[in-house]
Amino acid sequence: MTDRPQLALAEQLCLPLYAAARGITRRYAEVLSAEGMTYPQYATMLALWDAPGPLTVGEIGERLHLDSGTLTPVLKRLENAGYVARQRDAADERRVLVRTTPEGEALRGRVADVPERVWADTGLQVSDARELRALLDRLLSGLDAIS
Amino acid sequence: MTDRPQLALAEQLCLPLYAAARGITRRYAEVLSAEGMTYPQYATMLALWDAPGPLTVGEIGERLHLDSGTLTPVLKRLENAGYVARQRDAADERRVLVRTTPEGEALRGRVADVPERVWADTGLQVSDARELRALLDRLLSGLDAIS
DNA sequence: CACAACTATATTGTGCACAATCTATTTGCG
DNA sequence: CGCAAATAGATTGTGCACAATATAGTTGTG
Repeated sequence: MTDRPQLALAEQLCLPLYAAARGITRRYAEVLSAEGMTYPQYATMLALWDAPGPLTVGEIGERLHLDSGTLTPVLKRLENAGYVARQRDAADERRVLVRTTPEGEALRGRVADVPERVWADTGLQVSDARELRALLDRLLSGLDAIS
Repeated sequence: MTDRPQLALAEQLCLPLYAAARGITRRYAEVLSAEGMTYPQYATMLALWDAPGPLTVGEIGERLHLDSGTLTPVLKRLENAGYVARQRDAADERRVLVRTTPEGEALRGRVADVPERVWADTGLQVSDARELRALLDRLLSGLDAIS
């Protein structure tokens, strides 16, 4: 049997990735709980704030790698909270346009310092964060290329 | 207002981490579905296979960063599938010892090539995987140091 | 202009995650 | 010893994720 060090390494990569993502999400959730928000709800708002205009459900899903089965209930909660409004696209009735409300825009300012607070707590160096970001982008590209 | 590039970077790190972890978990789940397993169930088996003897629920939780609220139902499904056995520790009746069954040990061989298949598909270089692992470990250490 | 194929979103069902709480044990400590 | 504090695990309730399916709307082709 040949030695395959890359196999042992691969074995050990999925668990840290899984644990790190949940750990960061948990930290965000702790800070966001002051606004009664969850991390996926916050991520959805980030996608909307980042866009110049309204997005369809599918466009939000592309940006977050989530499908309608996940997004529909998240968007309903954001709508109930008053942060977004949903309406069918008149030009194509299959689509639903999601836009931020004035309350949603006001929220943006109240949570502007959340990422800084979370990442400062982790003690991760900016150079490490940059490197981590580059590696994750490479991994995501590889994953997207599969299907 | 001062420029703070590290803030913009931090903003952009949580989403790739979140998406990459779910993307890899989804790929594992696709491959593991042949055995009727989910990723958390597989991760739990990895922890047990890696240990020299039985583990308590809490010891599995330390290794995977999960609590009993998540692990108890996962362990029940693994027990129903015949892969693990649970028994109260006679020396301390608060604890539950979890051990692999012969079927659980047989499973180990059947899923031995799963990580290699998943990671090969991503096209990630071994050197990148090693670097990613190191950065995730640093992040996890930072997270553990908070609470 | 039918109408089949396609597309966008919603619904359903299963299985995590995790906070909060509960119960049963065990362990100090006076 | 006796009992409060601590510990281990289970339970409960909410909110994702995601596969599979359903439904409504659109488009290309003959």
